[in-house]
Amino acid sequence: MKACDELSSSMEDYLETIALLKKENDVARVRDIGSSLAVKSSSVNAALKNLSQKGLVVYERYGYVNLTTKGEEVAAKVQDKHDVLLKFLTKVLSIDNDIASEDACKMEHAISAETFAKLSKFIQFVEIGMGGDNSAEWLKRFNHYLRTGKIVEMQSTASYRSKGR
Amino acid sequence: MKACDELSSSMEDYLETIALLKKENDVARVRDIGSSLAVKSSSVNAALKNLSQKGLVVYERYGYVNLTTKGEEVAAKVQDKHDVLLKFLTKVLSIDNDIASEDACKMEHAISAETFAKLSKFIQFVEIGMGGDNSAEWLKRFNHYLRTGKIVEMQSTASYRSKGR
DNA sequence: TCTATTTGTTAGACAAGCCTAACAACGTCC
DNA sequence: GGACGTTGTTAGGCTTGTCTAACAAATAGA
Repeated sequence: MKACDELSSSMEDYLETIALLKKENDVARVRDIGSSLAVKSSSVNAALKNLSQKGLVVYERYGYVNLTTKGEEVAAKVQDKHDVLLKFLTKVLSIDNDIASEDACKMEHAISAETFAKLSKFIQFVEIGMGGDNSAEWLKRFNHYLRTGKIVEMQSTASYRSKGR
Repeated sequence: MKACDELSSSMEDYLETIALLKKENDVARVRDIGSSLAVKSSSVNAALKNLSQKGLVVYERYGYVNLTTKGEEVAAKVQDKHDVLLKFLTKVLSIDNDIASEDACKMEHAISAETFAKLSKFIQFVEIGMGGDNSAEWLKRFNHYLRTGKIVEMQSTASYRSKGR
């Protein structure tokens, strides 16, 4: 139950990228991992050696890169953190996708399981609220505050404007 | 206007700690910086050399450590990020102070100016809402959702319970 | 099939940030 | 004012994660 691995951000990034490439292209190759992460193939090689020793990837010379079950779990966890952070930044804080993505990439290595769990709940709460009734009225009020700097008591107007997306 | 310094998290931590020690003790000494950050004095020395070269601290052998104006600005920025993240984690997400502090320490190096600004607005929005009227009703609803997993249409009950602090 | 291009591997260097261990300055207390 | 404990400094080493450059394997084209 306890994730006592203490993986570095870099290694988490490698796992995440491998998982992503496998999802997109069915296979992950050294070169593609490198270009995704903007590092040289030799760095990828060193990382794969590291991750193999930790039992997170399966790799043999000149072959494709694969994740072990454990590796997949770690990758999924990182991706989940990324996703929830991205949602929070874009949907709640209304941050542009580019900046939000960048920040999510860095923050995903910094948040605890606890914060991830609570933030997930928060996003669920927001998304449920956006399902039609007025329980996420506050989000609209926040966006109004963001734009104008003024707090208003927007009494649930009947006319919704599905802003953006 | 543009912060093109690209300071490492470690160096940001040093600046933040120096500012904190100065605020608490009026002076910052090598040894105290080291124990605050759980690193050895020799590491502090190396960091001070680095930060001096960058024009962020003023330090002469065997003396006290001081921040330059620029150094103070950077430290303040980091502290501001820390504070707003801590507030978000504790007040909005209801995360325990210990975990929230740890996370804030890591996240403070990961968020952009943009995210800091929006999150600050969000916290303002929440705090204004908590000032007495029911505009932060949603936060109470979220906390209810956190506890019970159920969404309710808590129609602004007159009886507030100022839960914890 | 042979050769050219692409892809992968290895060795060796380097920077950041930490450490230990030995040494130097400081301050204090008889 | 000298000896000692504390604090600061320096040298040198280690780890992580990156790079370049040279080499090796694989693949594709003619």
